[in-house]
Amino acid sequence: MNIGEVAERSGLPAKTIRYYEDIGLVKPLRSANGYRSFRDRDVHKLAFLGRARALGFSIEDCRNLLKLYEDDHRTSAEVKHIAEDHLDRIDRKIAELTHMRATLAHLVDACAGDHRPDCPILADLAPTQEEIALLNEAG
Amino acid sequence: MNIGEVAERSGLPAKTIRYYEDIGLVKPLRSANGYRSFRDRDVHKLAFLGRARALGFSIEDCRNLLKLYEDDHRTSAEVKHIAEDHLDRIDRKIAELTHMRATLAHLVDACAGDHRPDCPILADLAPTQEEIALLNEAG
DNA sequence: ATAGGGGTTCCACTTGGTGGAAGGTCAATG
DNA sequence: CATTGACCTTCCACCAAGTGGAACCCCTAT
Repeated sequence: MNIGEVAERSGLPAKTIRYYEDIGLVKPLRSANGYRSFRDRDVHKLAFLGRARALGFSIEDCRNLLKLYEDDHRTSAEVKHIAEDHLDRIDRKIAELTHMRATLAHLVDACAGDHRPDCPILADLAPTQEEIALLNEAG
Repeated sequence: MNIGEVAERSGLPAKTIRYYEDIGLVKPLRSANGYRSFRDRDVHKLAFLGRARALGFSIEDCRNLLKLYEDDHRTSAEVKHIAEDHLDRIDRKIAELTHMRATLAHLVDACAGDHRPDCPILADLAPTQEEIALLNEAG
């Protein structure tokens, strides 16, 4: 199967598939004309990768998940460990964004959004008078 | 003021400050020996940048916010617009992560995490039998 | 003079691809 | 047989937002 068809079937752009070969995630064969020749299992791996990436797993996680996927002697504990770590990372990211969101929403709410220059958003970003003193004088 | 002191006062690493000069966010003077020489306003701008970045604004947003900050003829509407766009982006990102989190938490929950190879996480990532048929046969 | 703790530049690397140029292949058409 | 168009190939550059390191300069103190 050529890359175009694989792209269509797996839902991944051809460029991405080439990139995945480049970093060793898939190893398609080559036809006599130099074209990549994908077997069914390559296509399955790519579909797997597409889903794992959609869940936000890093490429390195994907590499490890794929290895476990193909290893009959894996333990589900190994897989779960990767997933739990990723879940933690997601939770931390959500917490960070939620915190940003709260601050920002508060500021946006306080801003008139009119023709005047006065703006609580800029006021919050700008150093306060006390802070200016701290920044300017030896600290 | 030399870069080391500015780094300490603004809370930004010296490397980051040099980078910000590189991309034109600050324009410190130069001393006779070639060292960067920061004025108070440079330090204020860097403190501003640090806070804006902490709120997740992109460098381009920061550039625009800084321009408005220094423009007496700005309108708060312009500032608010940037902030609202950013808020939208944050909301979309949170939604995306929350969706990932839900799926992943469900899978982690279903995984025994023991010595056996059977794993609902991998099962979810792997193509189903029907999908294998779709992937393999002309589709 | 030499050690240290500043500072400088430049280049490479990170993540996960994406865009584009230059060119080879193949099937179908004129 | 030549050419067109849709494929495919490689390679190089670029994105965000820095970070790490090497090689080298400057200044002060001993």
